[in-house]
Amino acid sequence: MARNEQKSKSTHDPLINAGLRLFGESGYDATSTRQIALAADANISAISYHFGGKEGLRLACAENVAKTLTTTITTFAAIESQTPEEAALELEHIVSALVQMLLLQPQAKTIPQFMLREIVQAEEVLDIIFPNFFEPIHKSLSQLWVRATGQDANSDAVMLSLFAVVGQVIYFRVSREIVYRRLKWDSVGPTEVQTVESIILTNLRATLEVAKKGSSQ
Amino acid sequence: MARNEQKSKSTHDPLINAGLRLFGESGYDATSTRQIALAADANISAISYHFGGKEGLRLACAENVAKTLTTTITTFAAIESQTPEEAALELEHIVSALVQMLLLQPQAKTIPQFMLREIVQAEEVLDIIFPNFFEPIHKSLSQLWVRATGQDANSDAVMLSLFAVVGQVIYFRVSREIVYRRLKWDSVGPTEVQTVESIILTNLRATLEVAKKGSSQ
DNA sequence: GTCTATAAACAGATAGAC
DNA sequence: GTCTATCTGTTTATAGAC
Repeated sequence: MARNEQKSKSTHDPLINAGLRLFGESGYDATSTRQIALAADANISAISYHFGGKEGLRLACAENVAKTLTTTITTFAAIESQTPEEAALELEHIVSALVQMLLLQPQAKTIPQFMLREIVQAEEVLDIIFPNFFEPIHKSLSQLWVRATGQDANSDAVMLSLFAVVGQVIYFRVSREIVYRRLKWDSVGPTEVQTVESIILTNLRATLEVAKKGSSQ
Repeated sequence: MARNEQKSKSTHDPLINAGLRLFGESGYDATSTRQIALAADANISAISYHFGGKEGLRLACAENVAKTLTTTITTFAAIESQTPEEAALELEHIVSALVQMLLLQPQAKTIPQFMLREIVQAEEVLDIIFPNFFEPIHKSLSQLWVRATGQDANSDAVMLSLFAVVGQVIYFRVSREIVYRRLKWDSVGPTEVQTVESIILTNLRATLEVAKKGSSQ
């Protein structure tokens, strides 16, 4: 008579997980509520019951992403105590982790996939994810960048340079079909990802160097 | 009795133009054939008649894009005759042109918008656009890059570096909502685009420098 | 909270007149 | 080549039994 033996667990969470996965794989418009209900082993009407409709499920997915990611942010702490060299190294580590997360095991990472779809779509979901994730992440990274280069904090140049670095990573994920065709890579494993990572890290170091010189002149 | 006075011009081209615009604005799945027919001032059944269906229209749009872009490629000619300095300068010009095209007048540029959607979607359309556009463009740019840096032609490093540069530009377009929120830019005019362009060109120069040193060691 | 049944609107496609 | 009319299937949403 344990509580977890009861047959009818709420379908709330399974629906969010299925929505996250299917919206990410095929896009919001190409995914039907029937597919989601089937994948979540739930009834179609459960979507309306729990979330008020398909759009409600989308927003619930976004809130789930924001909540999940907020717990990750604590990683970027104690930035003030670092030397410029440490800050540069930490930037490299973060970029490296981003590359590994986005390019390796592309099928398993539902949250990045969902986020990338919504970034391109650029609608209400950004209002949920932006203040809870992008803004704090960008602020932390900006502090690291400032620490590493000596540039003015919160200047447009710092933020844009940061976006340029992140953009390279995002692009290799979003346009991976094109990249892999051009390079004639059949499959993408750790070796290929390592090659991409080293290019991006080289660019990061080069950009940091230029930024340092620029701020010390 | 001039020929262009006849009431019934073919709806073939208007349908492609409407498809290009609407697929680009809202995505393929979110656009209905009725919307397209309305926008093209044509009958719904004209889509089946001319293209065999909605998917046929999508491919016809892709072929139209490929055809339009092929004429642009002639710009990149006579690369072999350039000095390294000229090659680097030409790369800067091309990147600059790409920034201007993608970031300025975002609502008017239907072809880039359609292409960006299809890049993310990554299906059969790429088979049409890739060999006719991306591959020749990338080959020409690779030659410029090799000329500018002295790196090995057709090495993975050259192609990936190139993708990294292009990726920054694409990212600023695809994720412009996020970038502009972070920078608190209300609208994006020539001044803002100029700022983005200078960051990207600075990165390009820094990357070229590093690549040059790497190949001469 | 979950189910069945069904409503109401919409999708893409097509037959056939002109 | 374009039109009207309609078919067939699917979509999201909901009413109501349990």
